[in-house]
Amino acid sequence: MRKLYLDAIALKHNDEIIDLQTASALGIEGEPIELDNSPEALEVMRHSTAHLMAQAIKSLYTNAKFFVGPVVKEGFYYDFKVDEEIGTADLKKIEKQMINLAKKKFEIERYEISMEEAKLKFGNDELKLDVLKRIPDSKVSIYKQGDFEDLCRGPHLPSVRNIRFFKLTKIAGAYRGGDSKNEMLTRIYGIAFADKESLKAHMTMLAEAEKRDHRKIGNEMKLFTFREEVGAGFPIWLPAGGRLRARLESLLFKAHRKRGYEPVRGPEMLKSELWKTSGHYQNYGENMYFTSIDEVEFGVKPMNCVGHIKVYEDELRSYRDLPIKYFEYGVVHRHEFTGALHGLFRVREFTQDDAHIFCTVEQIEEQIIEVVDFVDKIMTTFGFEYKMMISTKPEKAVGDAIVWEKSEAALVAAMKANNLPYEIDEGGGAFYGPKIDIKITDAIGREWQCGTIQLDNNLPARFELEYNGEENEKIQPVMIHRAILGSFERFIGILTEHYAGEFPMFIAPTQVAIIPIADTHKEYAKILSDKLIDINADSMIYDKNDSLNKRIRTAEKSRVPMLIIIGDEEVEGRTVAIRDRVSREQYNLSEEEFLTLIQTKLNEVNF
RNA sequence: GCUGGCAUAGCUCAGUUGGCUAGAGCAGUUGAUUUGUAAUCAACAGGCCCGGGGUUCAAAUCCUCGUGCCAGCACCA
Repeated sequence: MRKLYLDAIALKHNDEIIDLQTASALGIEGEPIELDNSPEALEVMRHSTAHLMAQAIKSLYTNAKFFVGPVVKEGFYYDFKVDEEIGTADLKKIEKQMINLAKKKFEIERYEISMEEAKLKFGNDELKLDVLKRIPDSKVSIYKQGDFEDLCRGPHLPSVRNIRFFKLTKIAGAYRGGDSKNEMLTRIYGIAFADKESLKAHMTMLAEAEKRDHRKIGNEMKLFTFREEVGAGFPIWLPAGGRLRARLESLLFKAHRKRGYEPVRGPEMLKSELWKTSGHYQNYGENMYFTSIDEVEFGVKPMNCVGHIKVYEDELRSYRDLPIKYFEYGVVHRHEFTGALHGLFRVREFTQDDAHIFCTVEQIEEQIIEVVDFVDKIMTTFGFEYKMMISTKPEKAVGDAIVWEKSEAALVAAMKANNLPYEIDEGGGAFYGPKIDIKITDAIGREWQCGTIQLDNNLPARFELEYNGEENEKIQPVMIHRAILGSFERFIGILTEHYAGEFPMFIAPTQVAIIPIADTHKEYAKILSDKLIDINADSMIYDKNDSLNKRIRTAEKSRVPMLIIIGDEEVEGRTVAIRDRVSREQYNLSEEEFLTLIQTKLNEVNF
């Protein structure tokens, strides 16, 4: 006797989602999956919604040909090709058609055909033939709803009637098969839920996310700007952004000094010969900026390693000197594709918090652990979650295989020996060595690669670096490249979204907004402002000829963490009336208590 | 780089099928007001309508080539 699954839309069998069509064909039983917002139900539903979209597109554009339409983290999409041009305006039309089709309550049927039959069936559909090429099986399944059918692995809903709460969100181009050598198809993204409320909540969440976009907040808070006449990807730091950045830089400077790093600085551009030695010329040249003067070609640095190598080479080194750690807020230039540029997240000129550790093979592990600990201190301070990923040898790489293997093994060993969780990203390494990437999750749940720890045996070999060992023999040091923020630009962009511009006191562009009630209180405001500078706190005096209420409003909207208001009482008693934006409290403190409070808040952060 | 879209005042945006002197709010300046916890009132100023080139009696509006921006792809700190 076969079980009846009344409310089920699919089954869970051995941790696999099996749709009812497949289950009944193969006689599989399992746990019922009901139509709700569980990950399993959403996967099935979104997949079927993608098919419904394809059906709608096919009915509107009869020449449409379809590639693949998977379920992804943010919903689903379908890649396809039509003769007509489709734009954002057409999404509504397609949505409407989807609703019409869903009302027809087509059953979704499944049948199997052999690979040969499939190739015949889709003989004049080059996209389907491409899909078929990627399938190793001898049999494929077809899903059919009404007069629309599609090659698909499933799983699907029993009927299109269950698709009600969905939205098409984006339209864009995508390379066929994710390969930029292929032609570009049209891709439409969408989202679907089991109920109206969830869909609404999702759309609200997206709108909220948009509000904390660092480009929007950066503009509002006057942190940075870009100008057409300056060039794409070249950020301009405005005073408020400059102050924020300076705070970050100075906190980080101290943290490096405590860990034994020496500040150094290499030139902005170096002779191309050096980039040939390092391998950047051959491997990275298309992304570099070059200039020729007096018939000598120079390359603007895309990385700081070569400069630091030259610092290392300045003296003969002994094993007693190691590890040697150099750091630099290194300004680098990389010619990114125009389409890759994105606010502060992807720019063409940026400053890395870069460092290079020259050490012995034996020191690798402890050095990596120290860096990981450094990373942890910083990320925890900002309240970021992060994960580590070991990236191995990429296609384009220098150095021989054995060196690569050894380096990769060293990274894995360091992680294992210290019980640190990690994932592997095959082929994601830098061209000169494998790396551990630190990926942090931002406020909207997007992952960003910031910090990176790269093990490098190649550059020391190419530059013939050495140190004297105990027996006075020449030994090649290992070089560890590392950045923790990655770049100030990207990191500040992420911080902005993370805090939605409500920066905590220790990093905020302005610590205190001072609001004198009347002109007679301006003098005291200035005295307080100066005292704040003495304890390394920045303030802004809101003394414009506006009403008190207006100035409080303006100060509140500027996202300064603390407002103080001073009038006759305060001037007379040498106190301040505090309005704390973070705790949303109002209270009074003596001038001394107030300054101590600010100082404490600034000093409590130490990487 | 690729596909699609967009570009009007410092910012956010109006501007009809091509047609009079291109508008508003905020911000700015000036004046009045001197305020006790989220918008006082008034006046003024502010524009090569992204830049070349073209079509037209006439272009912010149409075409074209750039530049920049947005979404996604591909690439990446």
